Amino acid sequence: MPNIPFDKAVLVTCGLPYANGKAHVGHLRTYIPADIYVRSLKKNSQEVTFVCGSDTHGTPIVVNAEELGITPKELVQKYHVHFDEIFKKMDVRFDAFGTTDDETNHNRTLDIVEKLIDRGYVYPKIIEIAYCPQCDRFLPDRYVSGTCPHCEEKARGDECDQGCGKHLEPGELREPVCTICQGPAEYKEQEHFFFKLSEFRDFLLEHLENLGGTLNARNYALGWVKQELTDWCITRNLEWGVKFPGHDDLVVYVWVDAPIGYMAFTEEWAQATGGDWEKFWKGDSPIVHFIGGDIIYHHCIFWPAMLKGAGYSQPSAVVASGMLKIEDKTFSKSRGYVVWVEEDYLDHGFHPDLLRYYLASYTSHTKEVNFSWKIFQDKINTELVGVLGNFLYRNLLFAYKNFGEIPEGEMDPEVIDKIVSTTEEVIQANADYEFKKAADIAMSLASYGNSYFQSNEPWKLIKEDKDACGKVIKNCIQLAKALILLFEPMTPGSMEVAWKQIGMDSDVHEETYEQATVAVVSGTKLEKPKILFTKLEDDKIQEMEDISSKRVKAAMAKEAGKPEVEIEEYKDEIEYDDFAKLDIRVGKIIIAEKIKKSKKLLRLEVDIGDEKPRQVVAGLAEYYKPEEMVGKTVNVLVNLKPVKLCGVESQGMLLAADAGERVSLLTTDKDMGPGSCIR
RNA sequence: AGCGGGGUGGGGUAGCCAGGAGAUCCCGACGGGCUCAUAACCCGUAGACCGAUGGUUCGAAUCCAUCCCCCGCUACCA
Repeated sequence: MPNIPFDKAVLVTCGLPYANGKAHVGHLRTYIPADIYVRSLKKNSQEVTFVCGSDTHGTPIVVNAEELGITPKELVQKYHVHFDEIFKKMDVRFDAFGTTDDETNHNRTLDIVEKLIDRGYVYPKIIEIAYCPQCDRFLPDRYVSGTCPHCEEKARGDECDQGCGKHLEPGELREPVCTICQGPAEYKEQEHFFFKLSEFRDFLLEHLENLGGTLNARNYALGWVKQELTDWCITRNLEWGVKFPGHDDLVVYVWVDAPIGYMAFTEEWAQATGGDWEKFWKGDSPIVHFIGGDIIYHHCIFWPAMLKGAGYSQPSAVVASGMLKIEDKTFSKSRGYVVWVEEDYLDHGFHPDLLRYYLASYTSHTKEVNFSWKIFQDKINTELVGVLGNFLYRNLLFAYKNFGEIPEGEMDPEVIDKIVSTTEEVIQANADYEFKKAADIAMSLASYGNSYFQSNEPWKLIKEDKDACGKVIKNCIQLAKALILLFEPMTPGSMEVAWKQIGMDSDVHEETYEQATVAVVSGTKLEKPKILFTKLEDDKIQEMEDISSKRVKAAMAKEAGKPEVEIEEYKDEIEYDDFAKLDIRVGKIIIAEKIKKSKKLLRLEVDIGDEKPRQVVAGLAEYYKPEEMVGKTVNVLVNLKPVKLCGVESQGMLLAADAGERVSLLTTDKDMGPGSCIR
């Protein structure tokens, strides 16, 4: 794939936000780098079209709308407007932002599905679909749970998520239960339609070999294709969505019409601007998809196969971003580890540029990024304020006070060289999707500016040799000009202001990197500069951390407060003798360690009063760390027949209260010596 | 278990594919300087035997083998 610049116009897309909830910082992890990429390409005189839109279909939206007592359309509209506003406020500027419920997308989806049918890539098959008589609804994917036929564990409709991890075909799950009303579900035979994904294996292997973008996307997809490809069921029993041709009771699966949105939004852009959408989707102009790391499968396998099958061009690159952590904890709305863009960030008066800079410069694009208010404060204060902001301000204020205009002076060749090499490196880094690298390189020019200013001591020169001082300042203003251009993709709002401060009256967003070495004009009047980036005070950061921790506590309380798990049915009545058969004793844990190769198992040695401690294997690794178990007093069922688990013999069983997500070891109320019996 | 990604000074990173002299850069710590600037900026110092072990090599963070640990694929995720 040609690089910097592409030799043709390029289409950049972002993974579609699902119109079923608010925007959080995790979303921005994909959209902001994409916007930076697009702005950087434009600065490099590259013709770019940047499209996105809301993903509006699928069962979760239907269910959520029902709960709220509104129509799916109303729900979707609400969040569509929300995301549109958020993106504008964060200065993520799409050339088109539509919805997958737009007529354009319905039409394009039908076009593609019909082409796939015509070409023999779609076939019908009777399958058994779970159906809930109470809800009067078919239960796709996650909306049915039951027992895994392979391992007997509790499992979801499409996958045995807690047990063996196997993918489940519709109808395989035993004892299906509706996850919406918790009532029993039944199976009904239904005709559904499948896409012959398996026929695209060779195509995909070749396609992926040539796919640009980040390595994480390609490697992940190759791993899948090399294993096996099963045909995809592309229809669902729903009212809401794109109707499957000739079957009014079916809609196409949301993952069919969602990526087609990329095409539809390109068409909408073309209609609005007179542009040409076919050069991307039928021609060879490159298409670059920015997505979150969780939807690589769809973009690298299903989507190109569909496009190939229907006779359209395939993407040139897939750029998959790493996931986000909040305060070093895995992102989780229900556990409170979430930062909402609007209420937690913008509404507190933070400038969008700060978050843009943080997300772009924290770590490489494919790695996990940790959002922490403390680190946020640190990066902003030391880098944006201390290095870049301070250089621009000290320099422009000095120029304003002492000259009132851009002074006369020769350009220092070293300064020009530095600008040229930095610009080239930034362009290359952005083209490689290395946004942190680009940020660091750009920041190093600001650092160079500070050194240049410092070592030339213009504050001394101004008293001794005003001309020499003028030369230094003019060079510094040249550096400022280059910096503004280099930082515009990352911090567009602030750089727009800075551009005015150096006396430029053009639109900085439309300027190219070539302007960086075009000499600033001596005699240009300068206004008194204002500070661009102000320090984030400790109080403010503390306030934000308090909000976060309150939310986490509230979430924990909520989780603990409600019984959470369904109350299990009472077991049959027993005689005392039955109970007496159980030999339960107090024990003290002496050694605890994880069993390698196992996720859940711990190997324990428990003192139960005998000479030698007993070895017990417990499935508690997900709830307790080995070190926190050592020394605990526990209850052990000691006459259970020994069994080998993962090759380690277990001579007993620890008793614990089990509420699904939460598990608690049983201990004794008073300090009891090991060996005491429990009755 | 399998597949994929990763383990580099206190934290975060570069280098690894195409092995070579003192292992990069940022933050933090310490010392100094300067005072135009938002207690900012500049200069300097300390700190890692590059996850473990073994191997290939004149030479390995870089290549090979084995092992350990973390993360993702399995959630409300972009």
